[in-house]
Amino acid sequence: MDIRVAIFEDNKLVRDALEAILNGTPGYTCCGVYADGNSWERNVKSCQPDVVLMDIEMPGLNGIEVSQHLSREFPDIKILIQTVFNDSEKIFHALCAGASGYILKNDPPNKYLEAITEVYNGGAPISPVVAKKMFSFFSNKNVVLVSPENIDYQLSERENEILQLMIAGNHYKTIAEKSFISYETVRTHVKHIYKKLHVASRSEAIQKAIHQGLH
Amino acid sequence: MDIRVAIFEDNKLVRDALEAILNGTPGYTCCGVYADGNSWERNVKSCQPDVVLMDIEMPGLNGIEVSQHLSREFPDIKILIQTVFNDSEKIFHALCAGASGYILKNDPPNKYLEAITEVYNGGAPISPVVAKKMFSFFSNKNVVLVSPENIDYQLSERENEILQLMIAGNHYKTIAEKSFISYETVRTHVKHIYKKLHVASRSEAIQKAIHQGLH
DNA sequence: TTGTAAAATACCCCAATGGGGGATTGACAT
DNA sequence: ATGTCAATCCCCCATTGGGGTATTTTACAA
Repeated sequence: MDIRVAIFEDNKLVRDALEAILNGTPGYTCCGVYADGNSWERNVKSCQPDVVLMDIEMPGLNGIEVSQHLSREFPDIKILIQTVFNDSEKIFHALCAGASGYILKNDPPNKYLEAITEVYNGGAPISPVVAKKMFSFFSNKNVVLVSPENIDYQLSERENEILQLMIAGNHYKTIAEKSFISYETVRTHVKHIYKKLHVASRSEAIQKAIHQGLH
Repeated sequence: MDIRVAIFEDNKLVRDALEAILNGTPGYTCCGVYADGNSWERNVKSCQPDVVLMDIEMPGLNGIEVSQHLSREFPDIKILIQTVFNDSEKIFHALCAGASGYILKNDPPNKYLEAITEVYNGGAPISPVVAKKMFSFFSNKNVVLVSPENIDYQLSERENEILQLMIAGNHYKTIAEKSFISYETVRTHVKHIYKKLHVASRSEAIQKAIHQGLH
């Protein structure tokens, strides 16, 4: 059974070359070639790949955005990022977008095929230079992990409204006016919000709310 | 010229085995063996390693903490993390602590030697299983990068003292007593700190200070 | 040496915030 | 019917933050 590979790549030369290599090698089938990520969902549904070879630099929806959607909608499809840019920041974003592996376009065709097989088998191929970038990217940097899962703080509807107004920077008095309730009621809601979010100040609440996507 | 390797490892059996392997292989010298990270600075200064083989699980100062200090104080020394735990969270923290490579204790001795040579030469060796963990750890997670660079906020000495006391949770009144200055002076300092940090509240200042390592 | 700039000290006023309490009303469920 | 909970409102009080102004000390440069 061949490994079905879909290619997202804006450069026609590279695209055609990859397609030729895949279809010319036993064990691999190129089931789709796309120049951009705009119709990724339809394309992926029609070609049913096991592995997606994803270029980062694409017009319209870029490779990272497509990877994000793809890994959420089709978690079984492995994503192999390939790019000429070995920019640490991009590598990092690709990581977060759900990439399973990362190779550079400089890598020779046999590396491509190896990497495709490796991700297909659940591995995480990574070019040495990318690994190096990854280590140096995180090295002695301050990185904060925010909300591995989406926590539900059980805020009531009203509390959520108030929180949004707080995030928007309104004072209690303004919030009161906009919500047609008294200043004291606003304060009561805020107290409840703080208790539910386990915070003790406006700025903490806002940060928590924003990072956890309560906005 | 041999690669000088220091070993931090709490398990005596593993420690001795590693030392024997290193000293028994041409090209490598084990210049120090330590059961914990408590005197890391003195130890590292005296043995002058090129590469530190660091265990994560150690009594007292753990491998991640030692790596943090080590990579700040001696940025030229490469850190090769080795652990039996392939816990994603730990891998991530090791990354941030300045590790240059990551191998598992299951790996055979020749992998160890290869990895040591690789980090020594500026590479980033990583066991396939660790690479896999890294990818899956970041996959579809919400990660926030805080302060890619180390900004110098130009706080004065006094301002830094006050900031530390604020981080410790003291009220202005308490800070005033501890610093032998008046309540109002504390407030003046705090105002200056906020301006320099570009924040507008205690909690924001604390978060910024902590994330940027001003503590 | 003399200015000048920055840091440290101190005080004032006032608005906004946070934490504690208590209270009422209505809806909805057990 | 009883209890719980959301939503509403009020009081008290300490702490915080922002806007000033002002004096002294220190450090550095002209």
